[in-house]
Amino acid sequence: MEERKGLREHKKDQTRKRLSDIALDMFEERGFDNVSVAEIAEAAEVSKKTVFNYFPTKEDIVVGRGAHMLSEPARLVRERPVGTTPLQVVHEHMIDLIKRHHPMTGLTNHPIMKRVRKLITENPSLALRSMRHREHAKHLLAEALVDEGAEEFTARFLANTIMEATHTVFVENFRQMFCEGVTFDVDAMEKRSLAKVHQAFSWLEDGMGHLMRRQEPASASSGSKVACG
Amino acid sequence: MEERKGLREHKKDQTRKRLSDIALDMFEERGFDNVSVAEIAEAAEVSKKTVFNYFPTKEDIVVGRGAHMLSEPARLVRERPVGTTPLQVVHEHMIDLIKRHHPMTGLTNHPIMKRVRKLITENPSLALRSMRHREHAKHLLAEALVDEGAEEFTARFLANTIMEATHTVFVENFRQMFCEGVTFDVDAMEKRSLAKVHQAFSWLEDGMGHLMRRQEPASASSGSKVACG
DNA sequence: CAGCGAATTACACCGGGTGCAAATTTATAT
DNA sequence: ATATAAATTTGCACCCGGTGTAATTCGCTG
Repeated sequence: MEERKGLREHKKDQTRKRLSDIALDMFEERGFDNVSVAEIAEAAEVSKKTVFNYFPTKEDIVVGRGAHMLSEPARLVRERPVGTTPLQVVHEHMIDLIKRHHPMTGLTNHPIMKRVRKLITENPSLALRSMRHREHAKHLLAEALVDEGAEEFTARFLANTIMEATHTVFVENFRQMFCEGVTFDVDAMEKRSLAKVHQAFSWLEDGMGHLMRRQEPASASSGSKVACG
Repeated sequence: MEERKGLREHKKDQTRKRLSDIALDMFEERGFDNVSVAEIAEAAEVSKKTVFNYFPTKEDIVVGRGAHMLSEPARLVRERPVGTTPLQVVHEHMIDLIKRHHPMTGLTNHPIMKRVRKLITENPSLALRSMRHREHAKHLLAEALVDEGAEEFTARFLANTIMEATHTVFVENFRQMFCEGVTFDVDAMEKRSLAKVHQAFSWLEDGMGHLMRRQEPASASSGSKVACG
């Protein structure tokens, strides 16, 4: 039920990708703000409504790619093995992404990802939309942490710090890749990334790691929450 | 040259406030999304263009109030006395705000601030705009920290954490104030706020305070920055 | 092939925001 | 006081992102 796509859904994926590709080309050539959705629709031989049928906003045509990765930390925290702390599993997740040179880490010379990043860094509304998605991810992670027994303030602090720190590292990787082009030293960057992420998680572990040491995940014994209103 | 406002600027301030007040009333009554800028202009007996002359966006009619406070940390870091660390002066700044029950801390029953917060928390686009301003403040603070000799990653980490942690504390105060109304325990909240902020700064101090201990501020001996591109 | 539901389309519409040039107001110099 | 320059306000037309609706087409299933 997962494998067979059906002609319909297959075509949808195809159209989605086509729209995104065409739009990306146009944005690069003329700038994000100087290309209207109507023009994209015209170029793709599709109605304007259809574009908004695939993407909730114009920005999401660019930013929507790979937004699903942002919800991984929250999921991992919820489904983590017994005996592990949230910080551990998220940390390991990040290490894994970095070591595998996942596109989002900025360690791989993924051409489309480079183009997307370039657009995002250069355009305020794209940057804003990107930030919004990240903020949503923080919210999900904080929720997961609270459900796992963390106190509200601590949860937000952790979620925010984790997401922001890793994001900073990844963006820095992209920045360096732009500069040094295809001949940049991946190994050095990987090491550096691992170090930075380790640093961030160490700060969190040292400062507040003890707050999150639990044995049984998902046992709903949350702290005292004042349900006011 | 600062005291005397001149008839012109005085009237501008007046109009600005009038617009903001009228809009606030309308937003509260009918909801932010259900009031158009044209209607606000009509109610204020002013042209729509004039409204946008005073406020860059519709959201800023609400959020713009007190946005200047957000740039304080960056300024304080830059102008801090010799022998003090950035973390110290920002921490003290926050302590000061809390002890003085500054409106932005959510510890004072400032009616307008309450109304504004309520609107912001209830409306996504207002929340987003608010976040954007906060993000700008982070950027300013990080810049200041870098100029004071901090390494880039550390600077962003500090700036982000400081702004986000304090914001979380303040919003929590507002939340409690909404619940318990005018009879909420200010002293307890003040204590709790101080504790939370202290906690956040302690985490930062313990983890990375040593990275920022310098004697002479503003002596431009910044680290090695690769100017690529 | 018939017919159902999902997707696409055209079209009208709303509201935020801008550019422009004219009109009005305020400050200033004589 | 009056002319002049500078700053605001205004009306207007316009662009663009995004939505609601109703009709139409398309893919699937029996």
